[in-house]
Amino acid sequence: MTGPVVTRFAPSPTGYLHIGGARTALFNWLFARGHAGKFLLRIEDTDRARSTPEATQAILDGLKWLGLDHDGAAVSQFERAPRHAEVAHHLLAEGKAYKCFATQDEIETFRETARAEARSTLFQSPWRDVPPDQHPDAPYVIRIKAPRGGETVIADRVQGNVTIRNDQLDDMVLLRSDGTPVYMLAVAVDDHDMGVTHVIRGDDHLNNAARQMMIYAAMGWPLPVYAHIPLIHGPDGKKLSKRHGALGVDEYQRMGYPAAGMRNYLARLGWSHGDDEFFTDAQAQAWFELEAIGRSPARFDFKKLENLCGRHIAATEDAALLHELGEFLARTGQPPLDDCQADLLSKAMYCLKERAKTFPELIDKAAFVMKVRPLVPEAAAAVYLNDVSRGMLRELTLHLQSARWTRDDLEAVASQIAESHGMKFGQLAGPLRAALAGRTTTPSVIDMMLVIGRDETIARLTDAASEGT
RNA sequence: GGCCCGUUCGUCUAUCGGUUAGGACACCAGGUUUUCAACCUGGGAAGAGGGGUUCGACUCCCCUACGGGCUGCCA
Repeated sequence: MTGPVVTRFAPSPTGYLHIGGARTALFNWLFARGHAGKFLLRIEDTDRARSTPEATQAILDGLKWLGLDHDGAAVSQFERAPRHAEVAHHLLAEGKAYKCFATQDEIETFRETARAEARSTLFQSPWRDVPPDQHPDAPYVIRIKAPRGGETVIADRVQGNVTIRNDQLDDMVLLRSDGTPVYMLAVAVDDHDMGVTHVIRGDDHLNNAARQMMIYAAMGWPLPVYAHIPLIHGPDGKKLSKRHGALGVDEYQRMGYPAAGMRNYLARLGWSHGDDEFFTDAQAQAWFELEAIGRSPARFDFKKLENLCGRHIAATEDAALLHELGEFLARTGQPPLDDCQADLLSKAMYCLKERAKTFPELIDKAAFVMKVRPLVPEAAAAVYLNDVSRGMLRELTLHLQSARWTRDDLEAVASQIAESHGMKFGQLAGPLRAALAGRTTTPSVIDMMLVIGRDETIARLTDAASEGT
């Protein structure tokens, strides 16, 4: 293949962008970006009854969230209908296509008898070789003249050479009786006109490739490289449906998975680069190759997604994380962070991001900075607060007035007080945690003190120590 | 029905004729520890079944089973 690489993602706007489509887009994006090529977007909206602007927007939003930026404006396939018709008529004029006047009923009858006689049900039009002067004045479709013998070999980068006998190919319709193009024509023409060099798509299109190749051959166009990737299946191994993980990508965004983690997981699902599991976009782009894509369908595994997401959150810069968190809040209809909260959160981020797999988890761990006094301890935390521990907290408060506010000093002060009561630091951490956060699972107590500062720490300890007395 | 594709631990996968079949997630046990997360150590866990080819098959060929796709004037 010479010249720059051009890939495309071509979804139908008939619903949300599901996870399988997202992965197809990702593979196209990775391949294009890794080869300094272009990644185009085409909306296959020729089915006017099922296509909606909302679905188109959902697809655009989903791609944007995932960070799969496309080059140039999205192409509307519907708007290119005149060009598709032009190609059909060109083929007609060249004698490579013909007008077929068979009615739907005739075709149906043909298929029924063919099936009854255990013959091929592929329709064989009686109009293929009828000269134009014998054509009736009736509605017609334009059919391509499929090759009568031989075979078609799809040189697929993922599936290998797939051979299909040409008698499996019928004279498919190019232009409907209302003059609109069918999908197969539209795809071939658009891919050619857009200069697509690599067609990377779901393997549900593998057989279709042979049909589209007929059009390329009839037009004398050079073929693109094909790569048909296996679909994603549900946890039960069945085709993905709404029942399992076939959620729109917006759902994953709402569940709080970071886009980088999604990209990493999706890329790893069905594609591999040795033992590498956790990688950056730059690495994925550099490593990605069509031949390394697996040939069998993969199942979606939330556990592994979470694991990867956790590692990506931990590896993301604080500022970027805060920004993403803001988008997550907006997306889920939650109030945005005020300046004070954002400030505290960015101070706390270092001890938060290593313990969260998702944004909701991150927010949950951040409860200690988001809450305002007086804290109401949860039941599980309240049990740590008794007369003895309150006494220790009061004592600690005294020392904290003058302590240097550093990790080492705070640790020393807390340890010293615990020891003076014949306890270990760990035993003081419980009540301290209850006082500082009002709950039992939090970042390290020392980190919490460092983040909220001396005044707030002392105030919270005083609150807790005075309760119930 | 016809045609096409697929099948390695529970899951994602490595292996491209010779390995004690490796890694990751998950799980179990132990350790570290200030709760959670993380981390460290160890453990169980796989070539769908049957025939070939070969000195030797997860790997190549055939059959079967199972799963998926296409077979439209849907995309």
